[in-house]
Amino acid sequence: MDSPATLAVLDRAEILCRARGVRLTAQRRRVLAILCDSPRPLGAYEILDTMREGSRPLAPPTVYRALDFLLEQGLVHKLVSLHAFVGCNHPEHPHSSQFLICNACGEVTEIEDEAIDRSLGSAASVSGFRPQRRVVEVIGTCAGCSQKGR
Amino acid sequence: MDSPATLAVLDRAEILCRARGVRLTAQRRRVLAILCDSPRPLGAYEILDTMREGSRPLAPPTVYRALDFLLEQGLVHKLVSLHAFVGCNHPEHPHSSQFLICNACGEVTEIEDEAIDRSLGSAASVSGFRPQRRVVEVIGTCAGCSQKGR
DNA sequence: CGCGAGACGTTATATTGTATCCAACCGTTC
DNA sequence: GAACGGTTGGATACAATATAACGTCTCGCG
Repeated sequence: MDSPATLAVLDRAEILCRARGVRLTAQRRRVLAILCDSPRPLGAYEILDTMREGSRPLAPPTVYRALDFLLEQGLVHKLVSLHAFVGCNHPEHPHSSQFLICNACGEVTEIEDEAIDRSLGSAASVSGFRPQRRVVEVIGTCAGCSQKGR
Repeated sequence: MDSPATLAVLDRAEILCRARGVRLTAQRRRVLAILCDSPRPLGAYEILDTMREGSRPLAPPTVYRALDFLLEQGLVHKLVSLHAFVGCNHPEHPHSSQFLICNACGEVTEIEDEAIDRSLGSAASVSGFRPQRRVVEVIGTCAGCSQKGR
């Protein structure tokens, strides 16, 4: 386990946390590694099952605490429409992401589209609304799956 | 209960369902009425509690089934980030809505912004992605609450 | 009326997420 | 190095959200 790509993410995460004065502990690192290794989003209990393999039993709060930390640090994202989590591609800068979720293959693509951000922002400001967090999840079929399905 | 506005929604829902050849049964009507009467989104179990008042006991599936129907017909929307439901303002035409959710007062505003729709659509089509359902929820503070908070 | 599909009641259970309390660890200070 | 204080983690229990499964009833239709 822990592909080269995952190791790279872990290294960057380590550096980020150090710079921010927070601790990327073993548990948190493990959760992040599991998420990065997975080709698709994982539920908290799937992460839990993975962590339990060959190790002693763990309880849900352990995973949720690690996830809370990683979410705060922007190292992972939560997909509310799936009740699942994914590692973040580019945690270096804070960002509000958008997700394309394929309901055929389960793949999730994180995009960061200026135009969406801008239109959301201006739609909100019309009503005097001050956005804090944005949830943008588009469910559909990815390019690959919509070709197959035809 | 059942304000004039709610009654109007119920009437329109009745007409819509009749036109579509589906049945707006008593349970479904009741759930829709409860949602329309509420100034803020309600969880399934809050709806359940309301329905139980002064009546015989009901079980969760009853509410979830009614909600599934109403969602299919576009008469209510689900706010995934709140695990809650709201009545729809304009069920006449199918639409993908966006929501502004105030985390101070709990109020939710449904907006229907062309620009957001367009930018989402074009961002998806760049990757060859075919959207089916869109989840757009902006959490923040509404105009009223951000004034008070200052 | 009698039939069939859809709707509903009921029980049980799955899934996701938290509260709480205490023990272990870690870095700091003396 | 020992005492201390804050963060982290373990463990138990539980809350909140949602669904499976199955039998019964009802409604609209022929």
